[in-house]
Amino acid sequence: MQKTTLTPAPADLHRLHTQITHWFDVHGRDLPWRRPEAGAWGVMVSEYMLQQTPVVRVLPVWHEWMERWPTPADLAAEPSGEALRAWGKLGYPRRALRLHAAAQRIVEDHDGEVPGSFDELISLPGVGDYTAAAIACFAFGAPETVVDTNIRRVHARAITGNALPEPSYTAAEARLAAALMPPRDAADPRLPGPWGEYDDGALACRWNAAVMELGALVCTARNPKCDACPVASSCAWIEAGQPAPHYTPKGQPWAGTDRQVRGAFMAVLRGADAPLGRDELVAADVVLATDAKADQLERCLASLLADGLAHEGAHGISLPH
DNA sequence: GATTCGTGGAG
DNA sequence: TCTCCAAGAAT
Repeated sequence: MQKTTLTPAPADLHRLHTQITHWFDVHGRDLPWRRPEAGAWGVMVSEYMLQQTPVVRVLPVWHEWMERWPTPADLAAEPSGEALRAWGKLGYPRRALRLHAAAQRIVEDHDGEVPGSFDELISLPGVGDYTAAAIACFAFGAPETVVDTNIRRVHARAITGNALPEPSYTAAEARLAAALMPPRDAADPRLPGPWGEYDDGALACRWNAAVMELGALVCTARNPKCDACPVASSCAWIEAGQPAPHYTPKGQPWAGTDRQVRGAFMAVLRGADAPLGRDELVAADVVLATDAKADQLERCLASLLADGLAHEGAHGISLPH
């Protein structure tokens, strides 16, 4: 039994599209991976880096990667440890490992070209529903429904009337996002914008990017800038009196966690130009600063080796080859 | 479905 | 200072 999805009437939906996409044309950021010269590989690299990581932190690293590895084959030819080192402090270094593995798969299975279909993309390591839809849409113009945390928040407020989306992505949200997509045969197929003209097939991509950008710049999680919002006059959350979220977000503990200790180990390995003994590794300042006991240090080191984020050879531990 | 997985800036 | 959280994916 599927519940009916609450969606605006066609006229209201059209107004919503017009308001948000126009706002995007005026206020959207000129991010390098949105330029045509970025190519599918540039889009793909950006999507991996942007998973749970702010744009401002991704920008310099993305430029380094695109200069050093302009194609999937260029990255695939390097040891995975080079990808990890170049990943720097973006966080979640397994993303670098997965991107490296995906590049190798692209060389082996796709003749070195980033595949353009959702099904091919989602089969790559590190690509889930969001990333597959985003690459297919932003790099190839496929009319996929893209749903990220920004888009979920905009929908929760503007349409549903809640301060924040539920912690877990629901089927109702997916139906809503699909229902909000612009019609495939829109009457106004070519609209001028700062990045060129959008043809009919790119309407969906423009919509996806626009809603995402609205969530990132205006409809933010904390202190939303409703005064600058193009759809404030019809926002269900504002109409409801901007009620507070009805759940308390769970904190992300950090001090003393394995994540902190693993991160400290990885920072040492990134900076080392030769393998290190376990004693050297544990004695490093950043590791000592975690104040971790011997059992936790051992457990974290073992997990890094098991994850392929580190490699132990005859001369010690280093980034993988 | 709940957990785990880095990092650092903003308020 | 401390809490929140930022274009998620895999298990």
